[in-house]
Amino acid sequence: MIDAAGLRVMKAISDEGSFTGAALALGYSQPAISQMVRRLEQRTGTVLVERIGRNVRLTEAGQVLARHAVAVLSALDAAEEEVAAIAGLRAGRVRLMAFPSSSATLVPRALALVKQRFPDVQVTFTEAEPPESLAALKAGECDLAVAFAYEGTDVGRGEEDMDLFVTHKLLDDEVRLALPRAHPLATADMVELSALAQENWIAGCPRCRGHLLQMCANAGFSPHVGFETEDYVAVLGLVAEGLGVALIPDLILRTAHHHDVVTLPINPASRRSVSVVTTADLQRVPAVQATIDALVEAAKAKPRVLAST
Amino acid sequence: MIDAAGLRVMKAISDEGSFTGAALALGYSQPAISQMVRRLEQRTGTVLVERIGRNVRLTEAGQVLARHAVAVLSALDAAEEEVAAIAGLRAGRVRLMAFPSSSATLVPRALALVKQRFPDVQVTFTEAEPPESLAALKAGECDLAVAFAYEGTDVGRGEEDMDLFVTHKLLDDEVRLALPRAHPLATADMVELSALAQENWIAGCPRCRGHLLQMCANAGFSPHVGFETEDYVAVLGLVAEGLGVALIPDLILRTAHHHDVVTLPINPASRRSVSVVTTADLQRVPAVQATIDALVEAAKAKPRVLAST
DNA sequence: GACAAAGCATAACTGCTCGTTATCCAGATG
DNA sequence: CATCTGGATAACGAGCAGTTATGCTTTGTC
Repeated sequence: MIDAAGLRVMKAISDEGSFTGAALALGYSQPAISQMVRRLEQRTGTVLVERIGRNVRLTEAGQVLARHAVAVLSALDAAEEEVAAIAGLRAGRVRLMAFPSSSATLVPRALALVKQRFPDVQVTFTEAEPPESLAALKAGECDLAVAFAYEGTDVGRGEEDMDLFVTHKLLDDEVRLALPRAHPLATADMVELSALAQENWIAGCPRCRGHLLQMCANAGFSPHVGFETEDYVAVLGLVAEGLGVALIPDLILRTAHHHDVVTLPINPASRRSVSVVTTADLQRVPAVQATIDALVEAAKAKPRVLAST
Repeated sequence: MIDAAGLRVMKAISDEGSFTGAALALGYSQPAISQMVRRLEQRTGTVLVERIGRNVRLTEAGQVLARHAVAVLSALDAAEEEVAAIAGLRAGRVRLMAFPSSSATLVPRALALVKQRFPDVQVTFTEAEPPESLAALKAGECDLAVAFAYEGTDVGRGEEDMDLFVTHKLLDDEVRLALPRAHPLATADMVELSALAQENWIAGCPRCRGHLLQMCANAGFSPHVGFETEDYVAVLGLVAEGLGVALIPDLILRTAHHHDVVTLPINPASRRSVSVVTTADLQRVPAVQATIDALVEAAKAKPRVLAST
């Protein structure tokens, strides 16, 4: 019934004291104000201005509108400003989910980049393995998921949802073999996976375990899995004690070493691809895009420094 | 840039969780919501909703708008309600000016009528003689003026402004002659003005004085004016003491008597016309119209009860 | 007192915004 | 696989909100 434009006009008339003045102040023509007031008057069924001689004066009802205009317009401005702040990266919140081994260096570095460039953008961060993070993304519980997929498979589990999601590849993460330093193969340059058929294996997260089984099957054997843990530090510890061997993504080895563990390339080579995933809609949100950019840069800025030996 | 309708839509989407729900709640069609959101998005340059599968979810910016919508819309509603209250006579203030002798009975009775009918309409009241009250009306310092004009002249002083003002006649007020009870003519039924050429005269307010001089001139003499006072109670006192005779409007005699004063019709008869004056604009204000009605009724309800002896 | 200036109202016109209906497409559901 | 629900799109129509041009009244001035 009554709109913000009308209130703005009433306030301008109240401030300027004339239609012409209000028109000037608002950048309208004088007749525009004239008929605006008339419309308002017939909408509210009330006289809003007295035409007195050649100038005008607000009636009580008109003054009421002019008075309320301040409240309405300032609330409107506040809303507009807040949205503009989000659009202009002067505000905004990005909810990021990433799998544990990415949170060691890649994610912190990206977060630092965002914070440096847009101090007022808040990136919140939760650890989650790819299946959950993608589910959360789909459920709207996060805006960005850093996920990985072993070679051959896509990032979206299996092949579904690949049209729903938008992915940006961050880096390739080589999977290496972790051996106790005392192991006979520890001095080799590269190890054939098939040579490890008799070893005791230590498996990581469920998907990594699946990948291990897959690779071994391709190599013609079924591994003995003696331990399972999602904690790669624990894996290194187990390997160091000679309790088994393990496949460990290089990304983890960049931060977690163990003196008694040697890591080597394996054949056939295996890598996992690390990507950041979002939706087409969310990607158009400036803060989300900025975070993606930061992640891409953080991944590039860190050329693969091998952490073997 | 951003309007109340847009906020209303965003809030409805937030509340209902879907475009269709919002459309239903607001009485729009579903496509209306769809393109409304699109318009808002390209105006703000921001993504406001995520299209996720077959339903939607607000982005951070969208939630910001939905949140602010409450403030804006409630302020708007408050303004609308307040104007509606004025239009519906559930509020409003009328500034009335009336000349002193009308404030004795006519105005109080009218005010009581208004208060009885519309308890929330506030009528403020100031005493003022017609020239000032009309000036105040023109200057916007009052909404309603109760004024009088002696027979022959219009209410608006002279003839000017008669198109600016709107007048409603309230009553005719006969001007009577006040004599000391001991005066030789005190027992007559009616007195010829010309028979009073030698009397000492007591004049009232400036305009009344002017009228007295005019009448006497018409009757062929120039009165000796011994006293002037705007206080008619004082006039009666002076007359009672035999210090002179006076012309007194009947309206005053209804409330102010004096035991030693006799009032009689004079010839040629003289009356003044009492009217309520406002502007065309103000007359369309409900509270003003209601007060006019009350004044008219108060004047009618009081048939001329002569207060002579 | 006539004339110029200032200010509001009105008229006629235009463009675009905002709503409609009809239709299509995708995701959820049994 | 069929169906249903929900959103997007297209096409269209009405009405509103602006514009310019003009007239009228009031006011101030020579």
